[in-house]
Amino acid sequence: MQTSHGELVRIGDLEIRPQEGLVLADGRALVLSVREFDLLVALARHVGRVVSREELYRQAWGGTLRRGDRSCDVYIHKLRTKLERALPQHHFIHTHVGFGYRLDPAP
Amino acid sequence: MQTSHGELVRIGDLEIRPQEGLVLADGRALVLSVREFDLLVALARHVGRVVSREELYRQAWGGTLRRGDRSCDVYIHKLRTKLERALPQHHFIHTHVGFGYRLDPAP
DNA sequence: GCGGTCGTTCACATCTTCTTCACCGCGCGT
DNA sequence: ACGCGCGGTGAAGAAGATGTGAACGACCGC
Repeated sequence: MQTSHGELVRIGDLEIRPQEGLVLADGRALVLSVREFDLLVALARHVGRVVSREELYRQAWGGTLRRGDRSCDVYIHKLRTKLERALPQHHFIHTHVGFGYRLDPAP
Repeated sequence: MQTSHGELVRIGDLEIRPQEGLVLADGRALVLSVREFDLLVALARHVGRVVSREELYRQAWGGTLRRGDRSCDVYIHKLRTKLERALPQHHFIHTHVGFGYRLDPAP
């Protein structure tokens, strides 16, 4: 997936360290499960762009998203909840109905 | 990070990304439904030229426009509304009575 | 075994979208 | 003035997409 050296992704007040499995929200560490983290990284790799569920599933789960599988939606929800609780003023994950999701620090 | 955004169409302050289903108006993301987006793309493929409803329907819906079907008009209206709200100073979609619609960034 | 977390799946709630209908005003020809 | 074709616009209903809480089993460390 990524480099082995100190990559650091910044998105608004979010700081993601893919190789460490660590996310800092405004400096405070977020507790994410593996799936949640992988999903966030998948989104983060395309900041500002719309990413389809298929693509997200491929990157965070591996393999192909089966028709009717809602795992992706469920985890988007879990992620949203945690991000929102950490940074209530932001809305990071935007839904584009029929297309997918977009990570963006701006409203 | 991935950088190949694929195709990217620019029309005035509009930036259309066909592969993503994303439109940026002056940098800000627009929220369009699938139909709205497809219609915009169909118009954008012929910027500055008049496109008939039949052609628009073929490209955005697929199949042939049935006599009496107003879907196209309705969605032109929805698109106009959203574009206008995003960029109030512009008038992108122009009606050519009896012929069709024309997308043009100029007033 | 016990108590935790985690990932998946289900069921239901809610929100969007799409289509279609109705009605409006406008311009045109008679 | 009248009727007619055309496009603009709002709204209703059904279909579809997404949000959300809960149940379940797998797994793991103790």
